[in-house]
Formats: sequence, C-alpha cells, structure tokens
Amino acid sequence: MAIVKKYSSFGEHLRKLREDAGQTLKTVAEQIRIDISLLAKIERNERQPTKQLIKQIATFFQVDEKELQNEFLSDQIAYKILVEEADINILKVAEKKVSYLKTKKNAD
Amino acid sequence: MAIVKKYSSFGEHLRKLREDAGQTLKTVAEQIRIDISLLAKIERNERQPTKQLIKQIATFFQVDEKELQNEFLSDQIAYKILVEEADINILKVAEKKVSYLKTKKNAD
DNA sequence: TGCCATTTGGTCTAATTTTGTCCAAAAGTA
DNA sequence: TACTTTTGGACAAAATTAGACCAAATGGCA
Repeated sequence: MAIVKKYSSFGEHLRKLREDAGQTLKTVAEQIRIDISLLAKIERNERQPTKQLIKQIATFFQVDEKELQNEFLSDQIAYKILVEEADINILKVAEKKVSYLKTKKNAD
Repeated sequence: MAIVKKYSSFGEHLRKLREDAGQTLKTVAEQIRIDISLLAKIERNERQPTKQLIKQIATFFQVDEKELQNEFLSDQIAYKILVEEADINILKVAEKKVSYLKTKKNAD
C-alpha cells in the first residue's frame, strides 16, 4: 500500500498537486479551461468543484479520480459537521444508515 | 442510558412521533404552522426541514432538539454517500479531518 | 355504498444558494 | 520599477430548494 499524505482539504491537495507540477494558476486554468479566479477559489475552498471538474483535474495531474472524488466528499462532510457543530458520532449513525439502506435496497 | 430505537430516516422518525401522539398531519401542521402537504413531504423525506422547523418539532413533541438535529444531519450524510456511491471509508477520513480542523481552530 | 377525514403527489412560483466571470488590488519576484 | 501571480470583492446567471395550492387517491366507518 502506498503511503499517501492526506490533506485537510481538497483545495489544499489541489494546490499541492499544482505546485509540485511547477505550474501556475494561469497555466492550469487554461489547460482545464476554467477561469483563473475560479481555480484559485477552489484551491482556497471558496468554490466547490463539480464532479466533471474533479475528473478533469484527476486526468490533468494523473491521479486517481475516485480518490479525488472521495477526498472532496469527505471534505464536504467534515465541513458540515464543523459548521453545524454536530456530534462526531453522527458519522457512526450515518454509517449504520448506509449499511441498512444498502441492505434494504438489495432486498427490493 | 435510555434504549432508543433508531430510524432509517428523519421522516420516518417524525411520522412515528406523530402517530404515537395520535395526531394527524392536519393537527400537527396547524400547530407548528406549516402546510399539511409540506409536513407530509418531510415525513416522506421529500422535503428537508429547516433548522428552525426541527426546533419547533422537537418542542412540539417534547423530544431533545439536538438529537433531532443530529438525526437529520446523519440522514443527509448517509443519503449523500448513497447517491454518490462513495466508499464508506470516507466517513473515517471525514472524522480525522474534523479532529484535525478542531485542533487547528483551537490553536488559532 | 357513500361520506368524510386523511394522505399523497404533481405543478408551480418564490426564495435561497451557488457558480462562474470580471476586474482591480495585493503580493511576490527579478 | 516592471512583470507575473494570486487574492478578493461584486455581481449576474444558473441551479437548487422550499413552500403553497389543489386534485386525486386512500382509508375507515356509519
């Protein structure tokens, strides 16, 4: 298993990918065809990337798409828990709900 | 610790509360001052209750508000994971992010 | 069976949220 | 200083969602 450094946010990770590739916002934005400012905002987590955009980013930087999508999702969940000041245990509850609903779905 | 039956959704729980109280959609909707149809949709998870509404519901049925809010949130998270067909492990990642961000926040 | 209460479900508008763009200001660098 | 890069505010456009209204369906029971 590869040792993968995890980032505290999708944006941070994206910025790291870009900087490691020695690229500027401009060059990347042009190549994935979005506004520089939008890309900058995504890196600062001020805008949320669309699924499609995450896919393009993954392709561009040659990283696993599914992993990026998951990272973005976990971001969203973490953010929601923080702003709602929710109990961290709701994640366990959510997990049970998912298992339950998956079983239920398969039973249909 | 009280034994609490958990429901697979917020709406299901709400419906149970109402039926246990022997009330109809009409009587509850009138008392919390929302449209009958809206309440019905919330029970069927076709509409999302606002925070404010969850508060009113908690007050009305005399249940713990925070618990209801948490139930709604865990619902949202479970739903998102299902529709995105995301790996269940993102919940663990999200948990780590929350811990990390909380620490970070406190350090500011 | 027919009546009335209750619940469902579709459609629509208004409100809210979010995105993406534009541009000027700030920051960094040589 | 001149140039590149990044930031951040403002705003219109797009997308999403809530809430209202009403008709149809369902259910109980006299």
